[in-house]
Amino acid sequence: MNIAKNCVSRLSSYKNALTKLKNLGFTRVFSDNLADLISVTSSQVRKDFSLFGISGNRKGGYNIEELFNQINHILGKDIVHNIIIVGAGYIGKALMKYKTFEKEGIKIRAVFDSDPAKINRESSIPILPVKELKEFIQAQRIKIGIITVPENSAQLVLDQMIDAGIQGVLNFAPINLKEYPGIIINNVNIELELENVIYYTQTMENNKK
Amino acid sequence: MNIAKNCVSRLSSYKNALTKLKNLGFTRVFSDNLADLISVTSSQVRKDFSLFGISGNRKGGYNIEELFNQINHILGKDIVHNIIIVGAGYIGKALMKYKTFEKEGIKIRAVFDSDPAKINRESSIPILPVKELKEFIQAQRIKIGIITVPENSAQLVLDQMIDAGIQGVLNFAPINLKEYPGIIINNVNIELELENVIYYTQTMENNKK
DNA sequence: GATTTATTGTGAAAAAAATCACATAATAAA
DNA sequence: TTTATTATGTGATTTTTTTCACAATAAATC
Ligand SMILES: NC(=O)c1ccc[n+]([C@@H]2O[C@H](COP(=O)([O-])OP(=O)(O)OC[C@H]3O[C@@H](n4cnc5c(N)ncnc54)[C@H](O)[C@@H]3O)[C@@H](O)[C@H]2O)c1
Ligand SMILES: NC(=O)c1ccc[n+]([C@@H]2O[C@H](COP(=O)([O-])OP(=O)(O)OC[C@H]3O[C@@H](n4cnc5c(N)ncnc54)[C@H](O)[C@@H]3O)[C@@H](O)[C@H]2O)c1
Repeated sequence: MNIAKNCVSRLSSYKNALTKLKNLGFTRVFSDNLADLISVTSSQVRKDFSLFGISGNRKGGYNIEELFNQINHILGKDIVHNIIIVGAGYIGKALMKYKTFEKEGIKIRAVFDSDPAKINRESSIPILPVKELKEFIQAQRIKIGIITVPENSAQLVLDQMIDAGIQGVLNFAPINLKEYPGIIINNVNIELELENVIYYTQTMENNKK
Repeated sequence: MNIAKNCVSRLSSYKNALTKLKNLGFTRVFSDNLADLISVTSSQVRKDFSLFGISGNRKGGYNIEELFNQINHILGKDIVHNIIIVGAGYIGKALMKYKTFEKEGIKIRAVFDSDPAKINRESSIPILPVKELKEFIQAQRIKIGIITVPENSAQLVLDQMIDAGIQGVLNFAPINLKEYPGIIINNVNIELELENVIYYTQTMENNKK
């Protein structure tokens, strides 16, 4: 069964919506409600669940607690994930300081940088020299890494990560990294997303005229 | 003609690839080369161009300079875009300090925050009280805004932006903002992207077994 | 206990996106 | 000048994704 990326993203969104419903004290939810909460159709919700073998009660909707646990299990959120970041710049620091990751079972174990001035072994999340990257990844059995170095260092950093055994990467550098078999690379390209907004904003303006 | 979001994203990627080719001194490029550079097929490249009415020379490929200008025009990158950011936290600061935006014709005119301690009118990009948001947007005719406030303030900030006349928004808060007619909202959900990596990494591991 | 009502679950249908494949045209070679 | 070669441009086809539509069924009402 090959699941489309969109579908996995929607699972994350359902999970998010369920967290909110849970906090509000709800116990049951219908495909309609979830659909509204994440702006999709209710058949999309049911189709997604059906793909992952998730089922509810006809007439009764879905038990939030149960649904939440099932989705979390599918997304692998029932275990803590240890990750590392390479690049202790602005984005790297933002990620490091983001409290929600910890709550969501995402634990940043270390940040690496090539600039000696950035090293700080005493920090609650240590900032280490990138030379120690491989050793750390292997010793701590880290599987997932985030790249927040400038564009021209990103491929080098990826190669080092893969060499050390990393299997999944989230990359913030605006560059098309080389693909490796069996390795997941997902890109966050902020400038591209902003250019999308610019494009549609001007398109919409032109349509009005 | 309604253009899919993926298609616009690819345009941005082509533009990026073309910048690099230009810097390397190339003057012509084939659909095959561009395809390799952004990991798509060559017919995808030609289909995309055909959608936007971009054409090259049979046998001769595309003139890089010309192609670059055409794509930039479509993306609206032949004019400078003035934008504002609301939320001078970690992500807001990262965006503020990102030099590439300026080079790409994206000019951050001000950042707004509700925390008095963050205000700094002397900074090269001023950090202003969010109370001044509407006045600034209207006086400066700002059309595009970025939301980098916490989740629970994001809808409020969006409402204020729309009220002031903003037409396109890039939102970093992990929340499904209410849709407004004629307003473009594009979301960057970093945690969701990381969860995607986690999902596919574990799926790939399971497949190996 | 029968009947009505509401919601799921899922094949079938429709829509959207990507790929194929080849006629067409520009260039290079003979 | 003719022929061979090599890319483009796009209609047709395939694949993927989403939506439709309704039978199945659980709960509520009568
Ligand atoms: N800041 C933004 O808003 C923004 C926007 C769009 C894209 N990006 C992209 O995100 C990435 C990070 O951006 P940033 O603003 O945080 O950059 P930054 O310059 O603030 O930080 C980069 C860090 O990487 C470190 N580094 C450089 N080479 C390294 C190497 N080989 N090994 C280890 N560390 C190395 C540097 O010392 C620095 O600390 C960049 O690729 C950038 O293009 C950032
Ligand atoms: N930092 C990360 O790595 C990260 C990761 C995933 C998602 N996000 C999301 O991005 C957004 C920004 O994250 P951050 O880490 O930069 O947050 P942050 O807490 O560092 O900064 C938020 C800023 O917004 C300001 N603010 C709050 N309410 C406001 C209001 N009503 N008007 C104006 N300003 C207001 C605060 O004073 C603060 O300066 C959040 O929604 C967060 O969930 C961040």
